[in-house]
Formats: sequence, C-alpha cells, structure tokens
Amino acid sequence: MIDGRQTAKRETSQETATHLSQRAYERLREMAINYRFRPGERLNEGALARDLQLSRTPLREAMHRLASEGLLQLVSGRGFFARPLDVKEVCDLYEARLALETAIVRLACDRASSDWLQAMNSYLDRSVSAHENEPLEHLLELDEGFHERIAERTGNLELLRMLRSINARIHFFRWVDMQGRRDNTQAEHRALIAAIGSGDAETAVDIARAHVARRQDQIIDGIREGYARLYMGEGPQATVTYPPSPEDQ
Amino acid sequence: MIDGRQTAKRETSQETATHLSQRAYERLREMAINYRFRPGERLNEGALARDLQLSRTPLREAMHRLASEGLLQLVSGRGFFARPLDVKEVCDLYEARLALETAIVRLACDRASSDWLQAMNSYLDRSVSAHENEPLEHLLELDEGFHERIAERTGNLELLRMLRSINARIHFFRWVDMQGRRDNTQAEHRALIAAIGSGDAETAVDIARAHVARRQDQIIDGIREGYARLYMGEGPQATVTYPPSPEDQ
DNA sequence: GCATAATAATCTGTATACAATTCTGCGTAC
DNA sequence: GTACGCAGAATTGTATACAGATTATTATGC
Repeated sequence: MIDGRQTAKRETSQETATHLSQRAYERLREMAINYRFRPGERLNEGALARDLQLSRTPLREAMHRLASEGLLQLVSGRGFFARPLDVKEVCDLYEARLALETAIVRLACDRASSDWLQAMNSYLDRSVSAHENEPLEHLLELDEGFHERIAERTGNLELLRMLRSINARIHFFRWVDMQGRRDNTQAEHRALIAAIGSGDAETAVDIARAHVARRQDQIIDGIREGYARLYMGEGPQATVTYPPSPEDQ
Repeated sequence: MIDGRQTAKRETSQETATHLSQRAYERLREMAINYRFRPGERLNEGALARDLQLSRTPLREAMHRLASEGLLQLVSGRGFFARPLDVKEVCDLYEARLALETAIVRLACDRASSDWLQAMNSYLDRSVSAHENEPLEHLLELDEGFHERIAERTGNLELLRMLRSINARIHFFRWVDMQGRRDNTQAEHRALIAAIGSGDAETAVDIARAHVARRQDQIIDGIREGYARLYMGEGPQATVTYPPSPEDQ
C-alpha cells in the first residue's frame, strides 16, 4: 500500500452507512482508481479487513465486484492484486472512450433541449470560476462530470455506465496528463455544447474527437510519468510482485 | 490471448475443478442469461447453495460479480433478484450495441489482414453448413461469435469485453427475435466482411448498422413475446415480486 | 557463495454460526 | 371484506473457524 490508509476525504459527509460490503466497495474503489495500491501489488485480505474494520467476508464481496470492473485482478489461488500499469490496457481504454464519446455526442445532438443547453453552460460557468488555484483533482472531476452529463442526456443508462467505468480506470492517467499541461479545455467544451445545441452531429463529433483523442505516445508518456510519480521516494520497488497470468478478469 | 479462457459452452458436463466461486459464477451466469429465473424473482441463497452444492460464501461472491455485470440486481437488505424484463433497459442495450458495433467495424477496417478475412469467410462457410435444422441456440452462438471475432480483430480487449457483456444481456431477446423470423443473415455477414476487407469504413458501418439495428417497437415486441414464453404454462405470475428500488447496480 | 530442498508461517477459499432484518401467516378491529 | 398489527419463521449480512495451498525462511549440498 502506497499512501495512508484512511483518506477520509469527503466520504465522511455522506457515508450512508449502508452495509459493510457496500462501504468496502466504495473505499476500495477510490483507492484503486487513484493507485493507492502499488501496481501489481498483492492485496492482503487480512490486513485490509483490519484497516477497514470489517471481516473478510464483506471485503471479499467488494473485491469481487471491483475485479469484475477491471479495477482489481483476481488470480486463482493467489488472491486479489492491484492492477498493473499496463500500457496496452490503457491505450485500449482511451480508444474505447473515444468510441463511446463519439456515439454519445451523436445521440446527444438529437436529444438536447434548450433547458439542458442552458444548464450545461451554467455548469461550465461554475467550472471556469473554479479554474484558478483549484486542486487538479477537482478540475478533473469537473471535466469528467461534463462528459458524463452529456452521456446522461442521451438517456441511455448503459452508455453512461460504460463511460463511467472507463473514466474510473483512466482517471489516474488523466490526472497525470493534466499535471503536465494545465491547459484550458473550457473553449472546447463550449464549442462542443454549441455544436450539440445546433444539432450539427458531424461538427460535434469532430470536436469531441479532437478533445478526447490521445496519441499513443502521449498515453505512454503519461504512464511513464505516473510510474515515476508512484515510486518517487518510495521503498524498493523490487517488492512488487506481478501476477503470473491474468486468467481472471 | 484473446480467447484464452474456456468459452463457457461445454463446461456443463464435467466442471473443470477450479474454485467453487468461479463455478457458481459460470452456472449462475448461464442461468441469468437465459432467464432461467423468473424476471424480478428473488433468489434464495440457501436454496441456490443447496442446488449448486456449495455454501453461501462463494455463492454470494459470484452473485456480487453478476450484479456488477447487470445480470442480477442487489437490493440492500433484501438480497439478490433476477433482472426484470425492463423495456427501457433492453432498448438502451440495443442502442449501446449499435454504437459499439459501429466503432468496432470502423477499427476493424484499418486492421484486417487477408489471412483474417479468409478465416472469417471459412467461419461463415462452417456456419452456413449448419444453418438447417440446427437448434436456434446454436445459430445465435454462431452469430455472436461472428461479431465478437470482428471485435477481437480490433485488438482492443476493452471493446471486446463491453460487447460480450452487452451480448450476454440481450442474448435472450435475440433468441426470441430469431424464433419469429429464422431469416438468413449470411448474406449480410458476407457483405460486411467484404466491406471490411476493402477498407471501406463507411460502407461497412452502414451494413453493420442495418444489420444490428432494431426499431424500438421490434424490441418491445420481442420482450412481450419473451414474457409470454417465460410464463407459458407456468404458475401464477402474481408470485413474482419486484424489488422496490434499484438502489444498487 | 549460490542453488536447492525442507520446514514453518502466512494466506486464501470455503463452511458454519449467529444476530438483525425481513417476510409470512394469522388474528383482530372496523 | 379490508386494513392493521403482531408473533413466528425464514433470510440476509457479517464474523469466525479451519483445511489446503502458497509464500517465506531456514537448512543443506556443492
């Protein structure tokens, strides 16, 4: 485990203390998304259960769900592992995101209302006011929220679900990506909303593609940078053990 | 690497003695896909565990995975439910499938090789020879296999994973759909492969769209027919209990 | 010193136990 | 006849126990 175990960032406010399995899922998900576990690290169920103050039964239930979402790996007989920094996988995810965004934007063009356009613009207004001296994490959340709102607008919960799942898995790499160039995406977001509003699907798709597309070398650079960041000043990375075969997803 | 796992087709007889949790997952997945459970039915963990001859612990782990894939529903405090026949959900799934297929076909156009084209045509040859007097289930599997092979060809494991997940969830409705019109999809499949082979993305996408697209009323008809089929000669459907709110996915 | 084998410690996968909640059936009131 | 309430039964959610497998550690040979 890389960082402090209890982040307690804002889940304390809601903390709808439902069932332990659900709580474990939420905590572990947040940790996996942000690579709080070393890539490829084996997760010790006993220790994790102690940290989260629950027993292994609900913990394992949560871990099975996360494995099913691609945020953990389950290796038969050896337990659960944090996902490794897999270049191919991240490239695939970026490509899949591009495909999803394209379809989503196209659908949104048919289904946008003037009320919705106004709401989106005011969302961007709020975002721009927060753009200076804001923690990067927050800016990224705003960006994810923007795209997920477009997906919501399609009315298609399955497309939304898939987009969210992908966003969770590339979250860390987008965060690293933003560290390098803290550029302004506002203009592109405005243009995208405008194109959607005018129902011009081709223009909207072009904007979206230019906005979300990453060249493979950019992605690889981001992963390399992320790797360095994760291990900067940390203990010996030789302790990292990779699972032999991803025979389970 | 893409197809490394057992394709969940012939594990029915003598289970490869992996872990119980995995076995429960495969069995339950097959049951859920084919609506062996009544829509909306609550699944009794004790009874299921007895039937599958295992304890509730691995069973629940499998159920959590299936819930995460949308093949079961988890309602807090009340347990797991078979997914209901939700018109909106199935329409969303068909629409998402169309979006995925579009993107997949477009990518495949760039990445098809002559060897691969030949393999696909021989796959279609084998399919056509099996087209008469074959159980519908088998024909549907051949069709799913055809589309998943195209997805494999993109090299993108995430797109393939998403397509498989969607196919699992609409499998039953496609089966019902095929019952009505046992038409020949071979010609369209041939044309699609030809278009992919010539690298003509726009034509390929058009063919794919025409091939997989379903109008909403067609989908609704299929669901209605499926409903009738599920309850034909069955007990009173008043025993079916729906979960009050899908507060978990 | 290095590789290999034997042994101890740890960990996973599963079964079982149990408390808290939910469901069921019946009785009662109106 | 319908609605409400309550006790008993059934079920879920979680903790704990334990066997088998895996990993770490020590011992041994060269």
